[in-house]
Amino acid sequence: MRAPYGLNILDNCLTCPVREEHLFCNLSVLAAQRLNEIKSTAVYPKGAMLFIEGQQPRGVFVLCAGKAKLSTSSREGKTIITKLSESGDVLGLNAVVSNRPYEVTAEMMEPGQANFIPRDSLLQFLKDNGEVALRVAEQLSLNYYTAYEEIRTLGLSNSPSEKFAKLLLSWSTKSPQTDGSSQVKLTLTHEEIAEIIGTTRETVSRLFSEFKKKQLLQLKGSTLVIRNRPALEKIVQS
Amino acid sequence: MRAPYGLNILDNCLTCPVREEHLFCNLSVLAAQRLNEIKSTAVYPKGAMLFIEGQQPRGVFVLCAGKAKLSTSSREGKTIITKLSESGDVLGLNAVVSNRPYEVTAEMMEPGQANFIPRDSLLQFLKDNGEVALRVAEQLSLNYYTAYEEIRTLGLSNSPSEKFAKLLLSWSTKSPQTDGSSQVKLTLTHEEIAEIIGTTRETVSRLFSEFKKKQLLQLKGSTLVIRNRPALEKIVQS
DNA sequence: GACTGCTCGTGATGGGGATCACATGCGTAA
DNA sequence: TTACGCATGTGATCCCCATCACGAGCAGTC
Repeated sequence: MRAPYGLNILDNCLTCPVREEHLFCNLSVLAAQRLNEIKSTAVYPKGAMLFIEGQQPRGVFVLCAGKAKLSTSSREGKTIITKLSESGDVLGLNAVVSNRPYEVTAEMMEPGQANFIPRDSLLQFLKDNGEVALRVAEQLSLNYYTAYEEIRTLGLSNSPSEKFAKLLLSWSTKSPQTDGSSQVKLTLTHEEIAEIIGTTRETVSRLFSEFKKKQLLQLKGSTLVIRNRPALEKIVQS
Repeated sequence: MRAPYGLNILDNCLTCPVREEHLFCNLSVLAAQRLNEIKSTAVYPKGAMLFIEGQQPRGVFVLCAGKAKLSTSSREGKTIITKLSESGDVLGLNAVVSNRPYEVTAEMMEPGQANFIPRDSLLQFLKDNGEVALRVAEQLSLNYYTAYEEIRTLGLSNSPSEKFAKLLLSWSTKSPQTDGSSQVKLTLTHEEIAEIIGTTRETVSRLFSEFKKKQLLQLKGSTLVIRNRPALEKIVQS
């Protein structure tokens, strides 16, 4: 459980078990203090939009609790989800650093909490703290690689089954079990899964049936059991 | 014509008309001198690989003359071209900064010349020259936005016609004419165009026929004339 | 000239998945 | 309870495009 540690990253970072991953953790006392001054915390209900694609960047949001989905839409309403964010993630960083409009929409998938840092204050803070600026650059680079992976998935693997298998594997690696299977709490609707892999709800529904029949996965209530990783990997590289 | 100015960016930058775009131009005399020391220039034939996807990052290449294509491939041989680079572009920057394998393959599309800067030297240079490091961060951010645009194209516009129209428009904006039409020298094969928009050579061939019939474009030898921008824009947003 | 390699046009075919349609299940509110 | 909204299963249909196949055009090269 990471959420409790994330409730206030600025205060809890010293005890945070994954602080290496966190952009604003493990700072000098002075920097942490300054960061505390310029941030403001707010609570958001499910469905709240932290920011919307195309808006001028007001600042970054550091997710403390709850999950958020990042998505982008075409004019006709087709939507793709590009990332699912969890507590500790920093949202809106690219837009703020480059002073371009937010490239995605960030929507809370469940009630949660986030720290907001206004653009101007953050930039000033980064100028004053070179070490943090460097970490920001690394984070930007990381974001780039994530985006590139998305390009590979969308551009190189054509069939929905392949993308679905890829998605399952990415979930599976987060919770490895001793016997090779793994369990994931399934919080997404078929519609949302469809938006992640770029297909339709109906196809996702059929994929679930098909994979169940092939013993690749199993559903226990809302818990997804991934049974056969090797078979999934075979589908991905096929 | 940008190529002549790019023949040696380090010597010619002071006279370069587009130096704002160039990462290593317009430097202090001292920095330029240092850069000159750590770089090495080489000439490459058509088809030469500057680096290959998956290799450890040796350094960056600053393209001086010639064009290069950046591509990524799946195991089964399907390839997508993610960017066409021209003189002045810096290739391999992300990999070098983040010390991850090159995420793309860079191949010369015509004979050309490039300056190579080894990873270690570049990083040291960046540490010594904060101003340049900042520009690198901006460039990384820019790369990210380009990648994101690619994601939107691949994920949101489904039909090949739509992506083809989008590609034509992106070419068209580079050479606007007074009457709304525009001319572009077509240096790509249908195969390569197919790899850019993620379809097959045959489909590209048929798209050309179709668009010709609809008076959207015209071919005069190897010169592509784009006749009807509004119609293309309509296809894109359809 | 002939040969080779590459690009380009285009017909025929088949399948995969988008789309439409409707039924079912399931939790919540009145 | 009934009613409603939302997520889900699944059949039927259809069309777009990948794939295969083959021929034509067009350099180069010996």
